[in-house]
Amino acid sequence: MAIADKPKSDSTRDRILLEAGPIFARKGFRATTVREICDNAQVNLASINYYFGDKQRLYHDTVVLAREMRVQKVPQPTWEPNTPAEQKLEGFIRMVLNRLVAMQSEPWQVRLLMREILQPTETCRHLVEEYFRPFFETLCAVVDEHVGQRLPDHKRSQIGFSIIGQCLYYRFSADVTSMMIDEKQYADHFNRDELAQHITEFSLGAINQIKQNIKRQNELSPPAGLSARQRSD
Amino acid sequence: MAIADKPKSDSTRDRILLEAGPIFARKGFRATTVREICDNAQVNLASINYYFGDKQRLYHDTVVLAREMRVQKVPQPTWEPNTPAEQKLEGFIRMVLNRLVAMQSEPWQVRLLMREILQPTETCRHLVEEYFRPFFETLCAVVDEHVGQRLPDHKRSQIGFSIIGQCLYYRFSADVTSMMIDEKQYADHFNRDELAQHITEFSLGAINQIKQNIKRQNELSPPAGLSARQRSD
DNA sequence: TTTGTTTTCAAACAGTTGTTTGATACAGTT
DNA sequence: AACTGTATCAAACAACTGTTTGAAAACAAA
Repeated sequence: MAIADKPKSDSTRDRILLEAGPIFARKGFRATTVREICDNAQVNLASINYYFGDKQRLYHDTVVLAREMRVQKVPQPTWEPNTPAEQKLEGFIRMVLNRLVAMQSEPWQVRLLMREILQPTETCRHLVEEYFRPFFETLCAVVDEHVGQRLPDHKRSQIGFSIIGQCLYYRFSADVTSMMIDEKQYADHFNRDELAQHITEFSLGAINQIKQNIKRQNELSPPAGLSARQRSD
Repeated sequence: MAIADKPKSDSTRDRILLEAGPIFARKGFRATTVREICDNAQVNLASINYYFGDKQRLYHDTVVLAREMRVQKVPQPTWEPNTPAEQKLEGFIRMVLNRLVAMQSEPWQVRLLMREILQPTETCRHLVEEYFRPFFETLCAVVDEHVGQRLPDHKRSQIGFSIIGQCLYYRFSADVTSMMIDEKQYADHFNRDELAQHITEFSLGAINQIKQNIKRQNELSPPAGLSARQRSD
């Protein structure tokens, strides 16, 4: 709440920050030159070092800013006390697609955060704790609710990652995907709404199946048995 | 078949190629310097331009080599005539995890191909046609078989991407994932075998559900109707 | 050997990079 | 007026980049 709603873009410092973000996002840290940033922001070449110390510190600050802007733009959904779990799941998936994937529009903040996921710098540890973990925990809670019982931690996480993975695919592999699918099909059926619907249907089916498998397993083996799994090799 | 089984690593050209691959994979095209490659390969600085023309061409050749080595290392599975679809799906998922994800070991070829997926260069179009498309078509055929009927193209693809997405997640987000999960849990439950099992279970459940949804939809609306989908907004 | 071709090498080239410098302008305060 | 801390600027710096050059070396065929 201490964060200013929007950086005043008239100050030199903020002008640099807001110009650097999109360029870092597009070209990466290494390929971005301080000269390009300064030209676009119409500030002197020395300004970056004056305000941020060095290029690396500027990069860090743009990543932090990107996260703040993203959270503010797409907040976590809140639910009425007795919203059905199905609806919660769809709401969550929709948020992931909006916040992290952001098809079509693809703002610079999203691309920048993606870069950190792929090649974590020091900044990433900060992101994991402040951003991804609470995010993921919310999802897992929805899964718990849907399964009706608390699964073992690893199973819970595996399901969570299966859901997140389906969403993130469309960020990471966007280019390859559009090369593989007919252009019209891509525009018609791979938009946010239809994908949210598909991923929800897919995941709900999967979770139901897992629920049944657990029940069947419990019926076969004594419920006291901790791990009655038979290896297949 | 015209490809030599393994580049003879004693020739200068091949020594460069095999040293450049891992460095490009680790640091990316831009951050890799020709001097570093030449030092490691113990060849003269001018050799890269002599054999490859320029740095870009060398990069292209390493990507092509990476694909060839990867396909050779993990070939597509072949199945007996009447293998059950479940088993085919698990086999396919296992191949994806082995060929494209390659947990733990993470050879340089995999990282290099990942880079091309994320930021396609000219080389990527070649990869899509020679590598990803046949790959994906195999998967979709297995899905068809499991559903028992040919789904509409877009639905088929969506399911395919849901499966691939679950697998690729563990390549793209490996670092973040290991930051989020307890170290021991990660080692115990997020290995190739257990993940293959989980993703198969998850996806089979999902496909079954989708199959049922289609059946129910067909019972409600006349089967002659081509697209009797009702919009929800 | 001689001749011709391929390969290797040290050195230099021309361009770009992040960063520093020292001067200058501009407030606000005493 | 003089002083003070902040902000801006053009210029230069030093290091690093991919590529080229021209000569030496190695090799093969005559």
